[in-house]
Amino acid sequence: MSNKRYTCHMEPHEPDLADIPVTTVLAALADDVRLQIVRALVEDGEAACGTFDFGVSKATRSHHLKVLREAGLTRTRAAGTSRLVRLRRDEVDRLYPGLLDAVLGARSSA
Amino acid sequence: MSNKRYTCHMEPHEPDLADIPVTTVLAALADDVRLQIVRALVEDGEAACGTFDFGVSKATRSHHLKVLREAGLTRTRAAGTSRLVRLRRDEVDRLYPGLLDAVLGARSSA
DNA sequence: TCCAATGTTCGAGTATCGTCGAACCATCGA
DNA sequence: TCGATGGTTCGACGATACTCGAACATTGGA
Repeated sequence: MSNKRYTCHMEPHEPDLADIPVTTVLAALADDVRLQIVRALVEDGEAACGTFDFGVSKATRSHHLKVLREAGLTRTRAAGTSRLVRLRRDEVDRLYPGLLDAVLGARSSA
Repeated sequence: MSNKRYTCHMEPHEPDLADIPVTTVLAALADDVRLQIVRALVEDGEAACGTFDFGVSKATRSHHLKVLREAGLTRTRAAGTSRLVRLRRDEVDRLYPGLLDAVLGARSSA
């Protein structure tokens, strides 16, 4: 592995979804905050990190966005001082057809 | 809550899937051993607990079956000295259409 | 050049999870 | 009645996960 520090605004690590174990993808979706982020992304298309305010600190929010990104679910690009996040919907749908719809359309409680 | 001990072969707790948070269902599926169990259930229909031998102790196996059951994904019935487990496929498919297909059909690595 | 705004990283605390051996319970057959 | 078989529960352990405040990095504007 590289011993180069992963400094702040480097190109974030965005793996190919096909290289991610299914369990990792499911685990990434198995959290309330992250699910709210995903819902917001479906709704708004692309959004700056700061727009996701779900009652957690910005450190925690950053952590959740990292989990989603490293699970191959989102992509991030820099835009000024912000970073814009968007869902990799097409890739997810191709690899796991129906998954997002099933999860997001869930009319179960909570 | 009841203070009655949940002794061994009582009727197991099998909640209505609609009462389970999505995150709980996803978390239940986000484990390799449990996913193997689900795959085996899809394959074999109904199977005794003991038939799931995925390199874990029987205590661990029992734990995983409990997680699946309490997530509303499986149903268990006693049969002699064994307990037969089966997937609640129809209910899962009705509440999360496409979820199981997407997860099980995953042609991603691992 | 300095400051404010936006995120990320670090370190630490707490909680939850996966795992096991040991002890236990329930059922069936000898 | 006793033992063997099949599962469950308990208690403990180590590993992960979620959370936060604090410190840092990057960008853009005053």
